[in-house]
Amino acid sequence: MTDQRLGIKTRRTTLADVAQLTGVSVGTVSKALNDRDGISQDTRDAVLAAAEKLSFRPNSLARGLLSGRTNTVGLLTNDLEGRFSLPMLMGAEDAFGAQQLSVFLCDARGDAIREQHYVGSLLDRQVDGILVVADRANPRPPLTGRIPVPVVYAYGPSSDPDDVSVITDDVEGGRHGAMHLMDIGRRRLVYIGGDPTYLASSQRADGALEALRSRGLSPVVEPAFGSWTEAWGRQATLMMLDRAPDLDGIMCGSDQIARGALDVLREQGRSVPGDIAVIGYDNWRPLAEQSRPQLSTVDMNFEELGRTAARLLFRRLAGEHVEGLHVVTPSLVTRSSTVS
Amino acid sequence: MTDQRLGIKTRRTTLADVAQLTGVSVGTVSKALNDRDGISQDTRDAVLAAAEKLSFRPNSLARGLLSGRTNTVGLLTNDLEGRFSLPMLMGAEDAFGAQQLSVFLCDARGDAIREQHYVGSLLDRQVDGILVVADRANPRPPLTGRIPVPVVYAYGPSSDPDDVSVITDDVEGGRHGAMHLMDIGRRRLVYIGGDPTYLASSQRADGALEALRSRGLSPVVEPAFGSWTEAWGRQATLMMLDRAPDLDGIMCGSDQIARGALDVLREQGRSVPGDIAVIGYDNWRPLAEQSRPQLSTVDMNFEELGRTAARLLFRRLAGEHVEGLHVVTPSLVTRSSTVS
DNA sequence: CTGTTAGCGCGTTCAA
DNA sequence: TTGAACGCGCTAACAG
Repeated sequence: MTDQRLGIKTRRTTLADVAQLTGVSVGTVSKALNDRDGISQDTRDAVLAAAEKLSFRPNSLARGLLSGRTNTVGLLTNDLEGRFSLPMLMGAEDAFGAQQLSVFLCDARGDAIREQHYVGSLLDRQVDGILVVADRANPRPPLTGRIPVPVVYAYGPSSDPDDVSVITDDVEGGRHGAMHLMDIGRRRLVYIGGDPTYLASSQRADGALEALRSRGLSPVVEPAFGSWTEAWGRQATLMMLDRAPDLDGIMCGSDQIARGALDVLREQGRSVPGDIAVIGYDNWRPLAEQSRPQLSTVDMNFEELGRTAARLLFRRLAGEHVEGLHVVTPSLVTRSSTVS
Repeated sequence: MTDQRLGIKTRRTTLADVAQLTGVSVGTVSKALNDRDGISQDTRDAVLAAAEKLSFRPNSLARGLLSGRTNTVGLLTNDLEGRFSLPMLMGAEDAFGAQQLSVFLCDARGDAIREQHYVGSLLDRQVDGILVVADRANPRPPLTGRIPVPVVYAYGPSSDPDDVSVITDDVEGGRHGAMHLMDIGRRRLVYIGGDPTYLASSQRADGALEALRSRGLSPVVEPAFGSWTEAWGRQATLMMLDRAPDLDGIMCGSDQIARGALDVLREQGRSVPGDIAVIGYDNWRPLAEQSRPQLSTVDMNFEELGRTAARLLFRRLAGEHVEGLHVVTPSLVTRSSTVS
């Protein structure tokens, strides 16, 4: 495609072209190509040959106009900076892919007006359904207005419990991490959380504390919350070391925080995991795999989350009624910051 | 939208509905809504009121079928892990947004078969154009087959020079970084590059060396290439320090490499930027802003790249002929790893 | 000024 | 087994 002759508007080949070449009617061609019966083998072959020769491809606009189904969904995200929507898109594509579904991606950038605008635009384009991906686990207000297609919320659930949402279980994730540390024999644990305005922050901590309690333990220093940054991880780790010099395990609300912790520990001459084991949250590869030592962490399984959301959307598209809330369980990824 | 009554198929409101409510014909409604003339003010008002009341929105499938224009483009990427396509999408959305354009996002995952499949699917959906985003700056083979719409390649150019491509100037970026280090008085410089199979690797190094030469300098140690990882950055930095203990500046092929360098320098007791200044490449915020000290680096301006690609696509859509190769110049972001 | 008609490309009736 | 006709929702071309 080296030439740029655009004005020429090389008309796409249509059913009529195939019909003409084959010498039959468009209706017959349609039947032949769609494997409907009531067609002789001979004409079917002739049609297929002609279609092949003209490299005919059906116009899905026309098809959608007629059938009311476009095999198209909208993915409305608020997190294009981030690491949530993309694995989710991959998962959704996996689930959709087999069904020949395409995805409109719109980034609302956290702006409700923009979001509303995109919803309108998606509906104008007759999408069959909408996937809404949040940038945080906090519940969010549902899309407003009359939405004549099914909607599935992912990561951040709709605040309306009747809406269909897929979320991660942050409590379970926190529990997982704590259990792991206790399983490898750690008893003097602390928790460094992220931004306290994030629901994920408190829930992960809650899960961790609950796990400790279940084994008769409690953290040796009160959990601390700050921000999702390495700087906070460093600062909080220093503080924890100061208040509990004999601690033997640090649970972190994110991999960035854990990375800060690891750096401080190394600089303080504490061996990891020998003296102190560290666990993160996110399994954000560039960080978790590049830290020293490599970071054990909790993976929210975003692709699975995306696949689940896509499957739920399918079921709704098929007219099935589905429950409001669906949970994807995180899993533990062990690397050398907890086990050697 | 709390209910899930799907079977009911609440039919979307159409021109005919508005026409009926207003008591005029569909043609009249169409004219009124599209601001065509030949309509009395009274009927126009009545139509607008009715449309508003029924919250009518035109079906863009029907419109596209008729006009041949769908106001839709495909974004074919090979880098959804990464940090290239997303800022690019933002830029493209910015440029498109004003024109009410929507984007189909497809992730080919580096697989030519999958890519071909997606191209077909995009064309079936009658996209007006296609944006191809690579995961590396190396030239790539053009899309194959008859593509009846304009294509613009971004980041990684098409190997066919007549195709329209937007690229970053890695040579200039490398030069920028080197110039900056020399401007702050550094003379004993080394270069640590990334994966040598990436064109970006050699080009950034070339630019840096060229800048040195232009001031009568050459690196105090031969440039070294490895991978785009912190581990390589650490390893290479140790090696450089060993071979040239008195070096006073390190240029890195990526922020990850630079991050590794910073960590080693701190551990070796070298002050940054006091003893040694460090500059990265990418301006990957989570890394560059969280390192100690914060990292000066080269920003490829991906959003600008996306905007440029989108604008070029527009011009092609408008039938304009555009040159094959377009270059976006990177810019320097200074933080405290080079200036205090 | 407004209504009617034709057709965009396709799938699905019905007759033949 | 095939063809002709209709309609999906819309805009453009005419007629009135």
